[in-house]
Amino acid sequence: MKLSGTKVNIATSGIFSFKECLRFLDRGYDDCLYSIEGNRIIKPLLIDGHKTLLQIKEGNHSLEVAFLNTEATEPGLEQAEAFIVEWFDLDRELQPFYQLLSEHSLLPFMSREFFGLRLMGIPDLFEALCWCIIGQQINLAFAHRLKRKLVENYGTSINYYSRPYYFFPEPELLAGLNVRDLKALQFSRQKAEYVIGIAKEFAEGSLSKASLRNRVNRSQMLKRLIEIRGVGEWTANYVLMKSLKRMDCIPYGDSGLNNALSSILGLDKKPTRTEVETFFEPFAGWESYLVIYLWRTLSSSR
DNA sequence: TTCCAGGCAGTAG
DNA sequence: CTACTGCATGGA
Repeated sequence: MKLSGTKVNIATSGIFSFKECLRFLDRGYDDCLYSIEGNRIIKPLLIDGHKTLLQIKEGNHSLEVAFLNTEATEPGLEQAEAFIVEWFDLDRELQPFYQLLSEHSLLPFMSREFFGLRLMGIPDLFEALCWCIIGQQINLAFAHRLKRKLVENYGTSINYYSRPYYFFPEPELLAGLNVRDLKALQFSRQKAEYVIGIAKEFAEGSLSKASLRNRVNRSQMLKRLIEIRGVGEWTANYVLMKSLKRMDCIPYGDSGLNNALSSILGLDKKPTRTEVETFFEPFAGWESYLVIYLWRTLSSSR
């Protein structure tokens, strides 16, 4: 890491494409928790409780990160770097995964067409869980609209050039809401109950990223997550993949995953669970990345 | 009109 | 154990 004023450069060695990552972030859903302006990303991030706006641009085999709205301290820059490394999964060496793609009968196209795509994470576990609840069983466009309403009503924000940038709401705040507050935002009664219940667990300290990470293996982590009302197998796997960056997760039942597999395998209906398991078998230890690359086949330009 | 979206819990048999 | 149902909304 190089420090210079309010900037930091993060090296991106190996299989990495800023364009592919940017393309994922800007795939047409109007996310309210970051903004894409040309070739740069603007991401609000709380650093030691301080509202910070990060600007991320592509550098020379690196990401150039700048603080837009505030003076950067050295610990602040280190926290910003840690967040971005996690967000873009920069510590991962993808060569073994690309080797598996190249050995597969149907998938070598992925390493060419999606070269450098990373598993873009959701480092905040509370945000990841809420996002899953919101996204369950509705189309993604509507899910993004619901998330925006939640964030704009209950999150804090910071203004920069007279435009607001939002932070995801704190669990302590959402824990105090009534179901009708969220129903007013077009949440279903169940989704409102689930989000408030999860917020309470975080607010009380009975659930945290650290406590989940302390579990000895994947099945213990899944077990803890599925105890939560509103969290099933799909959500638990999605969260382990996107927030804890586990590499061995398959969100069974995911409609996008089913559609991608049906298309690639030429099935006329959705694959059975056994068919999914069989397809993923050669990718042991890289299941999460295969999921990301299968989802990538669903978006327009190939 | 009906069906289905990046599911899940509750209930009945 | 499996099968079925309601949930909110909107686009196909």
